[in-house]
Amino acid sequence: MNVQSMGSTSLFEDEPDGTQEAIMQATYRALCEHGYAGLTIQRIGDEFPKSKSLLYHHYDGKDALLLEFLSFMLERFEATIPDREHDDARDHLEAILDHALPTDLDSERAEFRAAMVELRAQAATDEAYREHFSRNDRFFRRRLAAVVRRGIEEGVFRDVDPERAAAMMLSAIHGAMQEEATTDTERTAAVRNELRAYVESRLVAPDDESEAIE
Amino acid sequence: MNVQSMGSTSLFEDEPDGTQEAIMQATYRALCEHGYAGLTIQRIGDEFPKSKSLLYHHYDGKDALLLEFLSFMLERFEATIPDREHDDARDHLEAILDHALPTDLDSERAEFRAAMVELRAQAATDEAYREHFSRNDRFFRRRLAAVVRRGIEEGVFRDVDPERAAAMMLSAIHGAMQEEATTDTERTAAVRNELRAYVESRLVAPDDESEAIE
DNA sequence: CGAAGGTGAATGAACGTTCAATCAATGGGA
DNA sequence: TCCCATTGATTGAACGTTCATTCACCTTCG
Repeated sequence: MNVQSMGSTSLFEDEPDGTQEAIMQATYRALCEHGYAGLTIQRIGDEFPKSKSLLYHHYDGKDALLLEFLSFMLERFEATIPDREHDDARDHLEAILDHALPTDLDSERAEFRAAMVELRAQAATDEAYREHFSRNDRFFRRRLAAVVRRGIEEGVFRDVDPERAAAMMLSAIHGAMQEEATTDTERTAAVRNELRAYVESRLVAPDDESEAIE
Repeated sequence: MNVQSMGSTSLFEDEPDGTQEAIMQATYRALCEHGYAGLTIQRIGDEFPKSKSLLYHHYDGKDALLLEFLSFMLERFEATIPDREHDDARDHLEAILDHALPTDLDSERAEFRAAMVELRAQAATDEAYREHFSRNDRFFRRRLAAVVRRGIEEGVFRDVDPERAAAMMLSAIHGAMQEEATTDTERTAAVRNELRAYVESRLVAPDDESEAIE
């Protein structure tokens, strides 16, 4: 799903200060190594300098811990979406797309992305997870729509429905990430390119005159 | 993911003849009711007229059973993709998109679709699952690409890269299904509409003259 | 002293799997 | 035709493992 590419090399500093953050980091590592399916308290404990029972001192249980971890990651993702530093709405949009769907991932990040796909799948049956992902999607979709709307106002984009264009792009991003995580073939680059072409042909207004669609 | 909308009311006849098929049906039901996360041999046994130990007589174990179920469903999906009955490549494409992303699902099918998203997520760590989904995606993507190619040859579509257009559409479909399964908001219809607009503005050739892109 | 941080061992439930034992159908030989 | 051996279907009751969680106990520091 959404979260990736936020820190520099790793998502965490090598020396986490608080115990809280050390637990988040341990969870992150365990998730990368074993995936959600293989994620146990034991495994998180293994990545954690202190003992595994200490986890229960800080969190009510596995569910609560994972929920906190999810919150932590989603907030981090939302906080790092490119914002405002671009003159042109089109550049801004491209930057956001690159942020959400980076094409060159080191293996750690690829593993984490796969783990996030697994994590998101839990939302199918877990109400709390669903709320988090709903909120995160809404947030990101609105950001996309805002940029499209700005592009329209500035005359660089056609007069499309910003909400719908945003929905389409977000779905393509989610789909590409899911495919990347669950199939052998590399799909991200292809989708990223076609997404670029989509922006080009559906969003970008012709040089001469902006022509309304729909 | 991909599988849905194949039978008439339910995916199975009410009276399955063989034990094999009865087990597939029981698995289907258990999956709809409890999701992949809550799927146990016990639960499958509960939906099955015979005893739970009988499952081990027919399959080597849970993994083997689920793998067989996955095969069964994916084949079923592939066999029901609309084919050839349309004169126009554009109609054909729309029919395929409707088949893969139906906008009106009864609750049973919606549950099953959610379960398939969970199932697919397992492919992130399970090699055998990954192979199945890789194959299924490739099959469906080629079908899409073939229709696009046909449209180009017939002059109804622009001269785009068929593979890339297919990749984009497939990702959007996967993303929409994933979002539908993992968030509260209804997203399928919006994506389906924007997918239609994508076909319109990126694929369909202008009336007068077909103009090359890219 | 007392509270917070921290530990290792123990507990108990859930779950996949095994197994010895029946039952049903089949078929061949006397 | 009758008998019985064979085989596959079927069952209920265990078994063993994995895993989250708890608990009694220790340490440190204000």
